[in-house]
Amino acid sequence: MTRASPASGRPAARLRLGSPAAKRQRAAPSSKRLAAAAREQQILAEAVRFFAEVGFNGQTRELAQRIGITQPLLYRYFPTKRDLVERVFKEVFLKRIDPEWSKLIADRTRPLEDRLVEFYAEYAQATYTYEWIRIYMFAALMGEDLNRRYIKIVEEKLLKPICVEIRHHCGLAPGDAPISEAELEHVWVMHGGIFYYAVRKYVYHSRVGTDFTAIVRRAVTGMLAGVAAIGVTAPSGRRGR
Amino acid sequence: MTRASPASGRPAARLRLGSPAAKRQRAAPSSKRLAAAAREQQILAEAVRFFAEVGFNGQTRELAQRIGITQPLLYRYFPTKRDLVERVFKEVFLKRIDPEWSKLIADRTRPLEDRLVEFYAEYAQATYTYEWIRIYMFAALMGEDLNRRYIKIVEEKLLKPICVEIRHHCGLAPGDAPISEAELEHVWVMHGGIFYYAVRKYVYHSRVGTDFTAIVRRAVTGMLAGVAAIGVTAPSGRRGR
DNA sequence: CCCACTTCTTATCAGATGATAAGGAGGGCG
DNA sequence: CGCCCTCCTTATCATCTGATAAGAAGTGGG
Repeated sequence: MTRASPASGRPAARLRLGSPAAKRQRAAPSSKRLAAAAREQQILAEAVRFFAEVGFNGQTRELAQRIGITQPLLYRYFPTKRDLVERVFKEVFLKRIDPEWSKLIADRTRPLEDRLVEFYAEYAQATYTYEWIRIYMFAALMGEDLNRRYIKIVEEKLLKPICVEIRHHCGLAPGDAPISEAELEHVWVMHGGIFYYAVRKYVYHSRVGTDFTAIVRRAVTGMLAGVAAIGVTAPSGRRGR
Repeated sequence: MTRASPASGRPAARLRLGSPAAKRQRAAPSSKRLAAAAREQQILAEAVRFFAEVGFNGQTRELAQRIGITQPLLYRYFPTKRDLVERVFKEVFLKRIDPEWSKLIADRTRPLEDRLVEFYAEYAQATYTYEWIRIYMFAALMGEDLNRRYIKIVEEKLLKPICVEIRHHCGLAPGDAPISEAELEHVWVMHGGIFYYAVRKYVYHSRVGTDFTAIVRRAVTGMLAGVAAIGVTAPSGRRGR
């Protein structure tokens, strides 16, 4: 009695839909028979939520159940599970770095601190969500290349521009010298510290501070003060130790 | 032809051990017949490495192959896979917070900056390893309770003591007022920023700065300067925004 | 009302995977 | 030397799980 016995199968799967009891999952009643495009979007949207929650080892049957469809229907829209997963990646990661952010960072008509605080407010709104953070971490642990590419973009389009502004902020000539490792790492610590707020919230499910803007402001202030106090521009690798 | 055909099975599995070719995995030749305790330790050690690498959905057969033993032998030492996983958790997380660290943090005969730099050097040595960081993140994403407990300990034994030292450092009376959310979050940003260095290194496999001590020193300096510049002690929740 | 097209379900497969049972093999002790 | 205890392997199970095939069911045009 390994597989389900052929004819005696479960008693009317569809009855369960109408029955008031016996719906363990939030299986949306889901108006049957959607247009193809709509169904595809529905699957994708729920897949993002599902994989964010349980990871990419989550099973297609459970995903289908959540959507309120049968598991084989997934394969009508996505040839393989891997295809679906990749669409999820794109859905999440292709929220590309907004070019407006680079402009905001470089807008020297405003104090750098204000720019950075506003930038992080917007950046957080775009990426510090349950789905984004968790999919990001799952993908990273899987060794997905998308992560490394994303990191590179963050460095080039956000962190290095911030370093440039810091030089300006400190009264240094913009200089053509490339951003040093020390400068970049200093900004990474701030960036990572702010990111880690989201990790604590969505990955650890830990209680976190309520006033995110205030946290960011202190982090930015500290970072700028640190630069002023220690000076990271000089490529003198040796400092402590 | 579903399962392997009974008698015609794979041609001499043991021959593969001796054969120079056809050993895809680093299957240690592994002197056969270890004492029970030794074998258990060997399995546990390799399990830590294995699960850190591929996550806890990694398969028992592959783990066994890496050790150079057969898969059923695992079950002689660990009744279920879950048991093995839990032992791995303990192996990793029971590297408890060293009480010496709290002492180090509170040693007011030395400048706070030096204490914190030294603390992070030691803390990093204990926990910023490939295995620890990845197992920690995998466990967190799985929703393991161990994480939350660990976070709590970090807050109580490390971060809050740091907050107390910061008050002292700023010339404030130690006060009996509990550490405010703002104070704690400010330290969390530094702590998270430093932790994130390890995440970039071991989870993202990203290139990171070489001089960790220097990075920590700048982060600490910035954090302290930030406190001085903005003052986090007052429970005035509204700051920016 | 019925045909044709699209959407969705039922039944099922084949390989993967955690786990178990039964017996072989090394090696020390009487 | 052979018994026996412990360690380890082979063979196999039962279930899970990604994927496919065949046909049922809804829907709109003529």
